[in-house]
Amino acid sequence: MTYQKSHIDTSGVLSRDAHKVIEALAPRTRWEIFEHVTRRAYSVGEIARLMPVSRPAVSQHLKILKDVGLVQEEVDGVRHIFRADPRQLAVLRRWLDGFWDQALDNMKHLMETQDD
Amino acid sequence: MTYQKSHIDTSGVLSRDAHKVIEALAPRTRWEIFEHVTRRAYSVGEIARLMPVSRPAVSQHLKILKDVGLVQEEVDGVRHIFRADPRQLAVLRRWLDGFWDQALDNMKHLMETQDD
DNA sequence: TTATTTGGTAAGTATTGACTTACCAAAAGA
DNA sequence: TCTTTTGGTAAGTCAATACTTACCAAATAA
Repeated sequence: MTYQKSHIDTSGVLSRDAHKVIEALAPRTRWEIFEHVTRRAYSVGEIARLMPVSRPAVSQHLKILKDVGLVQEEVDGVRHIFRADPRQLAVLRRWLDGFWDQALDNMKHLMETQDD
Repeated sequence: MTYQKSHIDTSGVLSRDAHKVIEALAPRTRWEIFEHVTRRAYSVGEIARLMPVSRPAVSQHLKILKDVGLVQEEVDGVRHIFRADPRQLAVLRRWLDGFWDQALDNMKHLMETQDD
């Protein structure tokens, strides 16, 4: 333990990784694609047929989701099957957990000022 | 209990709220502003002096963060003090929690396919 | 082999939105 | 009172990016 006080990795790797996840999920259609892929495995065309966007758009979004590790691809012949990978979401959760410690003082203040 | 199977609120209010939070945190400077405000309470000018953006930009970002409930404002004379409100982050956490249940099947499949 | 399904990639467009400067208002200090 | 500090708002600009269509390649079906 070389660190002085904080055992929390603010402004560090965790924060950057968490932000990458958030950036990837921000556009609405990408968010919806991710929600679909969370429920079950889908091919690209299947998702495109469920949504009001073109197949290339879906393909591009899935590539981005895959790049940040939110989604995993399995090639089965010509069909490319995508499913959600919850492990990157765990990064987001760890970031949130670390946050509560940091934000305790503020929270206390908010609770005093106005309840609910 | 009128629902058939899912006690989880997918595609519902929770998902929409969680997405709003994510949209608000996606731009990098807004993310950094939020991180500052998490550590302690700041006035608008203080934050602007810490960052390579103008004061109006900071003000606009804080307005958005306030609109989604991520930040709370306290007016003290001419100074407007902002601090993080962790309660909206709790929404994000609840969404994540609900997610794990949904994603269990995928996760199992991923674990079988490749152990990390 | 030829046709069909599937999907990634390129290129171009158009819209969103993050930023700037300019301005105004209100509170505090001289 | 006049000046200074503080910050919200308006308007305009510019860059990022989410879309489209067109094209091509690979695998399956006929």
